[in-house]
Amino acid sequence: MEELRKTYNPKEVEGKIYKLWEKSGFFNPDKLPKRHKKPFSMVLPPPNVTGTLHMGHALTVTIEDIIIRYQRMLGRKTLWIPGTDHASIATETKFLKESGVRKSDYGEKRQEFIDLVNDFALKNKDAILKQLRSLGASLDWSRLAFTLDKKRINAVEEAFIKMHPKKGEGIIYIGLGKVVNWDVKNQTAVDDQEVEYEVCKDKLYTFRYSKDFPISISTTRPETKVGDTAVAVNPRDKRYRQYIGKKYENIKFVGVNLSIEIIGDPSIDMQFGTGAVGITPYHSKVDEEIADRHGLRKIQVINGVDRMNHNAGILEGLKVDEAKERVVEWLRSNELLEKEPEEIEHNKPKSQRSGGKIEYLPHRNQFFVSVSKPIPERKTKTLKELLSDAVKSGKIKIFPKRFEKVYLNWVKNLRDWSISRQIWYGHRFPVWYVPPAPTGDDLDYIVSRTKPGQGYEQFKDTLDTWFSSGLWTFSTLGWPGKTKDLKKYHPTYVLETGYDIIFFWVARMILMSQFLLGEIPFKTVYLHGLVRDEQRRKMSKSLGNVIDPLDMTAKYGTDALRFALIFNTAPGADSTISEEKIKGMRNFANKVWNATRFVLQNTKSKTQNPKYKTSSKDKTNLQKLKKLVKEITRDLESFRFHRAAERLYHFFWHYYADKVIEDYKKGLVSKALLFKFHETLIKLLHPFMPFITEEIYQKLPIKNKKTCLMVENWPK
RNA sequence: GGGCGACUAGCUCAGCGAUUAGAGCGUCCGCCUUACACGCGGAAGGCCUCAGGUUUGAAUCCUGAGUCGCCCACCA
Repeated sequence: MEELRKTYNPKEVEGKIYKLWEKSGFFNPDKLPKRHKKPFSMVLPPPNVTGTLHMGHALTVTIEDIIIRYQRMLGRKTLWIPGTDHASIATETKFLKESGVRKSDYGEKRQEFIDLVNDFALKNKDAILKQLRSLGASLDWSRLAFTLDKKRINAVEEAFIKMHPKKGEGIIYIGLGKVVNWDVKNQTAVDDQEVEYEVCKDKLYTFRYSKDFPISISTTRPETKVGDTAVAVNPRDKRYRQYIGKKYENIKFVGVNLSIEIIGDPSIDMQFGTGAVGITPYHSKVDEEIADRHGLRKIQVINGVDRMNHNAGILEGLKVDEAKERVVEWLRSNELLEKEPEEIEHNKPKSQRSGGKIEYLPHRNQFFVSVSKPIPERKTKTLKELLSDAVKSGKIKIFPKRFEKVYLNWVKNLRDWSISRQIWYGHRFPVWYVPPAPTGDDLDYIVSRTKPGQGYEQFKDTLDTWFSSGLWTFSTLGWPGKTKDLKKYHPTYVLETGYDIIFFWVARMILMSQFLLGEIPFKTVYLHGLVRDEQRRKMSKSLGNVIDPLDMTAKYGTDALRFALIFNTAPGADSTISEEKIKGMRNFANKVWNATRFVLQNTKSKTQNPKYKTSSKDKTNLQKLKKLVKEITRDLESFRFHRAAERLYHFFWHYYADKVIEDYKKGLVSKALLFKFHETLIKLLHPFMPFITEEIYQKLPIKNKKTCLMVENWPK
């Protein structure tokens, strides 16, 4: 037998071992040995093709690979599906930023532009797939998927049509003039979830529209006031009660004729400002809701390119910021300002993706998924109800449990999902119209996979990227086809992902699966936290504190990185990673390696004829080992991966190495026991440190050895 | 405004009802003891944020306070 080197060298092991696994075919459940019967399935959260993998991905892969390897060893028919996400808006934004390409140069050459983004995406995709392999992920590559490949495009179209068979039907509708969050920088609408709020100091202006207007109002956005159609007060407010119902016509405000109705609405806070709010229905979501409640007129005064439009009178053509100054000047010179502007803290909306300004404005042909329309095929329940039922009923369990509350609270406040994006890279709508472009009030369109006839053009917009990821658990299994995979592996068993995408992704998968299949997409959701640096900061390029997982695996080995990631990492809690921690785990890997050397050196010579009698210590040692197996198994069953890892680390080093091996040297324990310990520990460690344990397994003289440790029986 | 989490060794964190409270990294002393210096032996270091309560027993459960952080809603 060859001598093991003194220190473990992951470089000469990992590539070789991964090939061995791939060659075995055991990543694919169809090729697993007979004993693997009961299916166990999971999808990998498809990484965005915006770049390469970071520590967060590495943690995801580590946890999921631990789960799948454990289940495989238990004897389940394990399927873990790999894939990547086209991430339409994120990828397009990133591409524009990195390439310097200007979209405006491609006005009529949409396909050319898409090809460029595609190239960019493909390059990243290849890198990602390589990285996944190098992290040791035992994914079934034969089922590799991409959210924008042919099969998934088919699934998306099918889903859309099921949700919206034709104009006026289903749960998708076009929001004619519904206010959207408009990302001025990216020139697209985005969903509520993609809007972030930044606290900043702003000026609150208090004024009247005109000298004879009875009520003064406060606002941080005076320029929008040319679009006001009402002033709302609280009906209980004694100061204003007598005005409710009155109408003031022909108010001259910055050269615009305003017509303002005084309305009473209980949502108005009497304490804030003057207790009266100027209602701007087309440039505020809250105002829009109030306007709908009271049947108010709506006037758009700001356009999509950050300028005032033709309804803004003398402000027309001005940039929004300029218009603001102009209005303030006008108010001053007309002595309408009640007092000097106050500095207040204000939450300013901005786009999570582009970092640019969000302007609320009406959009003519924006598609929405209604979350509150009763669905006949689902016992007239609404999506909202389906979403909350899935978790409330206990069909889906979220772990850690506290996230169930977070989820349910979110569902409670959920508004319709805005799914149209004015982005080019992504899924097209199976929706057609006859040009000129649909800007009319009554838009005519046809829902169809293919061109419905002469003169039709397809909708220019693309779908929110989460629309396709929402289908992931079943689109990867062949849906809408009635495939064997779908029957066997859906619902999936565990959905493991970061808590930061519980709404974006987890909720959307539940939504899609409930609507389209009438079943849950997974039984358990396991959420992990953010991976931070040693000082608990988020890793970011601008901070320069990014630790690249591949650098670390190259330096210390994949097993060391994986162990460091899971060590001391509680479920749902943010964790930290540092080079020092990884180094420590590299040392552990080396400890495992050298214990193996010791065992091999002591077994190779006279293994045939072991004369070791069971010693007094053997019995207690065996009990200890048995207890450990029980604990590790329990930890894994209850998703306490960190505890299992910590236990294993401690047991291996401070019990097995420090006590058992030392006792063996003194002749206090038998060789059989030593070997039993080693074999068992290697198996228990395998899900966590797959490479080194597999390498060791291949070298150990074990009876009835299998092709690889990966399919060995989990110790009992 | 609503909700959630954290506060444990110098640092980062496990532990969440019961024997002298743990790990990684760091610190100090001594060792190349033929598996391992990516190591071995030893040591220092903790009123487990504070105040009440429940309990035979609390870092662990309950109540309250303080500090920090996160999420959701968005306030004109």
